[in-house]
Amino acid sequence: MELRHLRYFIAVAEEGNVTAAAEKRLHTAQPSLSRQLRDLEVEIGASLFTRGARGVELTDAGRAFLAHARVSVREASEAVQAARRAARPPKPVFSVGFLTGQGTGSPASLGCYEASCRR
Amino acid sequence: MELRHLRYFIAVAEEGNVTAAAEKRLHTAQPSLSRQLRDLEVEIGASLFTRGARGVELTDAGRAFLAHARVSVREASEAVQAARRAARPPKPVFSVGFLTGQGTGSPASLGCYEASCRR
DNA sequence: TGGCCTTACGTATGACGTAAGGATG
DNA sequence: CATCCTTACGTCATACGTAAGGCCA
Repeated sequence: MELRHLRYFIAVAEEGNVTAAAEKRLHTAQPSLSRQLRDLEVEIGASLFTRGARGVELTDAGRAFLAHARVSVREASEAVQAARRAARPPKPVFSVGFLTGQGTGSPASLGCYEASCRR
Repeated sequence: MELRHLRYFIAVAEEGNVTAAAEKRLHTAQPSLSRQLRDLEVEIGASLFTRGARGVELTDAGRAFLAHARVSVREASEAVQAARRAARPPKPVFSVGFLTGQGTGSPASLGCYEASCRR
């Protein structure tokens, strides 16, 4: 079982229709999607949908599966986001130095502004 | 990105060693595992490990990724368990009927014991 | 130089698209 | 009979194993 199966399953569960899910959401051929659903059900050992002439409907097992599948897919996506955030280089800082007190007779002194980069 | 990538990554992160993870936990060839890790890093766009002569070590991005990856894999597994539980047929009941009052002169009456099946 | 990771390459598993078939209202 | 799902099949992507190469103590 792979994330692809979960993504496919979720799309079909939400559309209630294999054909529509294939075309509108997954941009794949419908028979291929049907095949993946069947593979998933075989691996689990339970039917996730009841097939009718108007589309598909979730079984009890399908509803139970859906809740966890959504979390799994969301966490996988979160993992990527979190890794990308963590990999960002430390905030760059833009520094500007300047001299004050020029031409006043008193000794010049050094000033500095630092601007942190907004992410 | 598929669950396989997450499972591979977790095994390597926990072993701290690609070779050991391949042989002891994933039962696959080590170069193949290396390749999958690289693919994962490319897709994420960040390094997850620092490679050294003694093995691999997680980067900050790797640690951030690991936490979510574990949840994702666990939920996928939970989804299967939950679906299988929900698909179980309703508890079977074993019923025994019997007649009482036989041979007492009074009319017989029907009794019944039911035993539910322990799961 | 020995352990560990990577690159290179041939093989094969399986995911996909197209076409045809069956079921249901 | 129109809609939707399934089966069948050829093609192609890619995951895997084997072999060779590079890197660092």
